[in-house]
This record gives sequence, C-alpha cells and structure tokens, in this order.
Amino acid sequence: MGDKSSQKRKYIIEKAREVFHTNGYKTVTMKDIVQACEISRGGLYLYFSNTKELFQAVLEEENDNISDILESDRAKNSTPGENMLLYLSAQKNDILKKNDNLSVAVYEYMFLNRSEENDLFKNKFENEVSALEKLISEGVEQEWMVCENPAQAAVHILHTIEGMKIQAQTIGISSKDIDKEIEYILGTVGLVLE
Amino acid sequence: MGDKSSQKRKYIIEKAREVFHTNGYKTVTMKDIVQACEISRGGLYLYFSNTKELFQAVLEEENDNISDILESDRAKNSTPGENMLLYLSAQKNDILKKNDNLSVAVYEYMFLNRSEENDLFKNKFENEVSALEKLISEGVEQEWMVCENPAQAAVHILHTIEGMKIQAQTIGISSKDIDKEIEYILGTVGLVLE
Amino acid sequence: MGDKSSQKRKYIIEKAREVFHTNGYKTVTMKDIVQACEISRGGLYLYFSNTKELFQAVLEEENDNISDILESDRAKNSTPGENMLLYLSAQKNDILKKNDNLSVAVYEYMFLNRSEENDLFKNKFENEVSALEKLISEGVEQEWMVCENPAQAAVHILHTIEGMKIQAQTIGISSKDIDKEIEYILGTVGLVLE
Amino acid sequence: MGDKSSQKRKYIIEKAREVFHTNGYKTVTMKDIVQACEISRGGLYLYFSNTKELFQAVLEEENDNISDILESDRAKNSTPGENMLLYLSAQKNDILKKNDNLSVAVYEYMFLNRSEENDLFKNKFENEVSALEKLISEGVEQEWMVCENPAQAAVHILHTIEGMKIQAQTIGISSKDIDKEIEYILGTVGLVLE
DNA sequence: CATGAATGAGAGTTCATTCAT
DNA sequence: GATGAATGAACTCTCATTCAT
Repeated sequence: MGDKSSQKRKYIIEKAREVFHTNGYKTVTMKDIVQACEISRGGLYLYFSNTKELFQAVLEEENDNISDILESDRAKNSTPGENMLLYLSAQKNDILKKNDNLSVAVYEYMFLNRSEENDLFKNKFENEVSALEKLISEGVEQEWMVCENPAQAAVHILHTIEGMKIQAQTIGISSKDIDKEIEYILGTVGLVLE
Repeated sequence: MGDKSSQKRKYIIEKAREVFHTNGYKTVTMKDIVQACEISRGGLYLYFSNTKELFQAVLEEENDNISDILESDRAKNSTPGENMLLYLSAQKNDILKKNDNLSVAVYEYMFLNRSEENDLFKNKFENEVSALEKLISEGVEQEWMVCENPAQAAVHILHTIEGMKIQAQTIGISSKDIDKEIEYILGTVGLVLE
Repeated sequence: MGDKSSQKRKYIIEKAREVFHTNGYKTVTMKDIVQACEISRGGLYLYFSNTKELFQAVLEEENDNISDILESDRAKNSTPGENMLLYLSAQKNDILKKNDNLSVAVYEYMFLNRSEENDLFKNKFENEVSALEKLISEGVEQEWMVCENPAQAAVHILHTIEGMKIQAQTIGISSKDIDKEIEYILGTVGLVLE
Repeated sequence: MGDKSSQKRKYIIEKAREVFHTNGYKTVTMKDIVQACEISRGGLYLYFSNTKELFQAVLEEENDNISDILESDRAKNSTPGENMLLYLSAQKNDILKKNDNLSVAVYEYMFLNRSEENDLFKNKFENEVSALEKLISEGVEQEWMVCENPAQAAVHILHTIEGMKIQAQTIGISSKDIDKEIEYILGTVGLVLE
C-alpha cells in the first residue's frame, strides 16, 4: 500500500508541477490540481492539505542539477575556465528553456512566505556560492583566472544571473543578450572567450 | 469638484500603495482597499474598477527617482566616480528600506501579466541602462574608470542590482553584504573606494 | 418655472421611451435613464422616483392612434370594407415597424403588474372592441359584410391581431404572413380582396 | 450517484418551475431558487450556472401535451369536429389554470432573448400548425367542416388562442369569454356546437 | 432646482474543506 | 482509501437612493 499510495503521491506532484509551471504559485487552487490530476477533490486532500504543502513537495522533487555540473565527472577533467563556461551555459539554458522551469512559481512562493525562514533557498544559494567560489579559487591558483576576492566574485556572479532570470521572466531577454552578459562576466574574472 | 474627486483619488492610491506594499499584488482584494481607505464598497468602484487598474495608478504615481540621481544638480558637480557611488548607495538604500518599497508587488504584477507587453518596465530598464552607460563612458573618458564596454557594463550592473533586490526579498541580504557587492561592482569598472 | 420643468419632464419621458423601446421594461434601470438623458442621478429623482412611474408617464404620452383610424375623416368617407382594410393595414404597419413600438416593454410591464387593476389597458381593449364592432355592424347593415355576431367578431379579430403581435416579438412574422392572415380575417367577415 | 444527482436535478427544476411560475422569468435570481430549494448557494451552481440555463431545463421538462391531444388514442376514435372541440377545450383549460402555467415566464424569456434564434419555439409553433391543419383538412374531407384554406385557418386559430392567452395574463379573461371565442372559432370552420 | 459623490444592500460566482457512502 | 456532492465563507460588482453643496 505504501507503494501504491506513494506512486499516487508522485503522480500528483508531477501533475501539480505542470500546473505551477503554467500558472505560477499563488493563482493555483486545489481545484486546478484536482482537475489536472483527474482525481476526486477528497482524494487530493488525502495527500496534501493545501497548495503550499503541495508546492513544497514539488520543490523537494526538483533537482537543480545546475550547480551539480561543477561536481560532475566531466567537470573533473576540464579546466576551471572550461567549467565556468559550462556552468554559465547551463544557466543560459535554464533561463531560455522557459518551457520547463518553475522560476515564476518559485519567486511567488518566496515572496509570499518571505517572513518565514526559508532555509531551503538560503542553503541552495550558499551551496552555489561555495561551489562557484571553489571554482574561481582553483582558476586563480592555476592562473586561468584573475580575481582578488573569489568569494565575493561568486556572490556577484550569482546576483548577475539572478538579475538575468528576473529579466527573462518580466521584460524578456534574448539569447544574444545572455551571451553578451556571459562574456562580460567571464571578463570580470579575467577570462576571455577565444 | 474635479478637485475634490482627484484629491480622493490620490488618497485611495496612497492607501492602496500601503496595502500593496504589505500584501503584494495578487492577494490584494478590492475589499482590502475599501477597508484600508475606510470608504464604501461602491465608493471605491467610482474611482477604480479592479485591483489591476488601481495598481497601475499606484505605479504611475511612483517616482523612481533613483535613476534621476544621475541627472540631479548634485551629480553635475561631482566626478563620475562619485556619481557611481552615489547611484549605488541610492540603490542600497532602496533595497534596505523594505518599509517603503513596492518591489514584491511589482514583481508579482509583472509575473502575472508577463504575456502582455509591459513597455513601462522595458522602458524603465532601458532608460536606466542609458543613464548608467553615459556615466561610465564619462568616467572612462575622464580616466576615472576603466571599461572596454560601457554599454554591457551598464546592463551588467543592473542585473547585479536586480539580483540583490531579489535576494533581499527572498532569503534576505544584510547591509554589509550589499556594501561588499557594491565595492566589487566598483572594482569591475576600475574604481576603488578609498 | 412650471414651464421649464415641464419641458424637462417631457425631455426625460422622450429619452426614457427610447430606452424602454430598446431594452424592454424590466431590465431598465434608473441609471440607464440617467445616462440616456445625460442628466444627474439626483436630477432624475426630482421628476420620477422609479422606472415604474417613468414608464407610466411614457404610456400616458403614447397615442395609440390605430383605433383612431376608424374615427378619422378619411374613414368617414369610405365604405366599411375599405375601413376594415385600412384598420388591418395600420395594424400590419404597427407590427412590422418594430423600430418604433413599445410593445415588448408594455407586455413586460403588464406581466409584472398583472395583479394590479390595469384599467388603462382594459379600457383600451374595450374601446377597440367597440370601434371594431360598430364598423362590422355597419358593414353588415350596408351588406358589405356577413357576420352574425359583430361583437364577438370584433373580439376575435383583436385576439388574432394580438396573437400576431406576440408572434412578431417572439419567433418573428413576415410581411407576407401578415397579409395572408389579414386576407383570412377579412374572409371571416365575408370580405374578399379583389 | 448519477441517479442521486439526477434526482436532485429534477428536484431543483421542479422547485425552480414554481418560482418561475410565480415570479416570471427575469426577476428570478439564483438566490430565489436556492431559497426555494433549501439548498446551499454553491450547491445550486453544481447543477446550473444561471437562471437562463435553469429556465431552459424547466422548459425541457415541460410537456406541452396540448398538441398531443390531437394524436392521442381518444382522438383517433373521434370525429374531427369532436377533436377540434377537444383541442380548444384543452386550450381553455390551460388559459384558465393560471396556477400551473408558465406562460408569463415564457413570454419574458422570449422577449429577453428575442435576438437569438429560438428554434424551440418556432418548431413548437410549426408543429402545432401542422397538427391543426391536418385536423381541419380531415374535417373538410369528411365534410364535417368547411374551409377553403386549412393551412391558414390553422395559423389563424393559433393566433387567436395566443391572443386569448395574452389577454388572460394582462387584462384578464373569463371562462365565459373564452367559451364565446371558442364558439366563434368553430364557426369560422363551419362547425356549430349543438 | 440640480449635481454627482457616497453609501450599502444584494446578486453573482468560486473554492477550500468536509463527510456520508 | 477514494469519491464527489454539499456547504458556506469570501469576493466581485452594480444600482437605487440619499444628501451636502
């Protein structure tokens, strides 16, 4: 039974993700989910009591593999410069493939619950900072990059990416615009695209 | 009469601004506004038909004087370096004084209406880019700054600031964190705080 | 003053008539009238307290000259047969010229107030019956028509006309259909169109 | 379940019919229905979205068996003359038993929706015309009636009946008045009551 | 007289949530 | 577990009606 019901739980989360993706977070009603899942109203409540709980479950299933890139096998065999480019390209990809990215819903969720302790997001941010910082430090050590303050550089790059993400979701951003920004970012750590 | 009613209009906008500030955009109902204004249900509808209309009115009243800083009298008598610092300090201020900043509501509004052409925000962004670019170009000419691509530097700085704003509204950012980022940003255009 | 205000009263009635004509009776609101008249809300209330009062005023101004036809000068110089045709043609005209006929509003008004004594409409009906009956009696006396019971024939013809009116306002009736019915009606009193 | 809900649907229609009967069509609100049914606001909306939908459902349940009379078993064993009388008596009955007749609501409904294609009512009228025409034709063939144009006679009789119905709902009509009219109508097709 | 801003009652509609089956 | 009918709270919006100016 645990099996069966956990399967159903996954199914609901999957469908809910689609709904959150298209509608954002706040607009979504339990009714929307029920309809998307084609299950009964009461049935949904057996698994989740409200959209917040559901969205948190969606987030838990979500693997943000972007920062994983820096720990991947491929990364281990590449130079820091190549990895930085790899990382930024993955971000570009994420920004552009609006088709499968929850960011608006995530922003809405964070805004709505900004008073609560959102350790999940804090940790994510900090992890990403650490990974980037490490990368930059290595780059500097191996003399691929020039940077006096790798820790702040990492924060800075994440801020810039965040800014692009927001731009993408609001006034829009073109692939070319992202490329230019990536080139500029690379420049700030002394990297130049050949 | 036109006078009186325009006064009341302003009053409603003012109160509505407070509501949007504390509650964001989407959650706000006409009822909330009615209560905040202490007027009658129907009374509000004489002035605004829905929260969207109201929010747009709030936005119109909103003077984003931050970018005006660069055109102010004070700016004219200062060096580009001083002005850049001035501008970034103003942004810091804006980020920190959550008490009086509509950004969450604005983001929500933009997300919700992202399919529509939001020229207002596009223009705002572009104007800000232009002003910053001009500042940086002058800085470079007068040899206060070092920058090969002032246009992209302007965009980059705005992305970074946007990223900080989002961080402030989600996982939080400290005054000190902002200072560090500002220092770093200044570094990217060859400016060093003494 | 009596003059001025009675002029305004007439003006309101005129405009109200247009509104009732296009919208029927029950749907019409005081607001509709105010807008049609381009006067102030309060101003309208100086003259009429509600739509019922207004509609009654409209009705009072309304001259249903159709039955007058039978008393007109022209009628006096014509044969009963000609007059019957004249009368029915006038009715046809009225049925077709929807553009200027209040009937839907009148029906609605009567339905809504069917519990009240509607002497106005009763009298109208009875007057019309009398006029028609007199016409038929004359026709029979002068041997233009054949009818054993002119009183009932009059009632019958009015019922038939009423039926056509309703048909016109509901499922629709063509000019040709009316002609056929008129011919048939004439036949029932022994008249044949050459 | 399908069973249960269809039972409730019927129940609502039944209660709604009562409400439409007493209040006509346009005045009726969803709230009125809710109160008459003693169910919850939301409950009603599970079945019907507005009064128009409800009224249409009421109409669909409504069997206008009057014209069925002409196809009934009883009719098959009677002479055309008897059937005509039967039919007109049924109409009389319908006109008089105001307690159970929706006509005002129907008229209101038709007036309000007169711009739409109301095939329902058109078809009903045409079917009734056909049935009556057939009856008259038979009557003429079997020499019970005299009529040169049975088709138009049918239309004519329906107009007359419609006229009586309207009179009943507006200025009122007595049983005796209807009898006189019925006798007259029979006369127009050469039938005389013994 | 005339204006039109303001009020508040009331209709419409949608959903979160419960509960009998 | 699962269903979906039912409830009722909460919102939106429109007008009749009043009243200070």
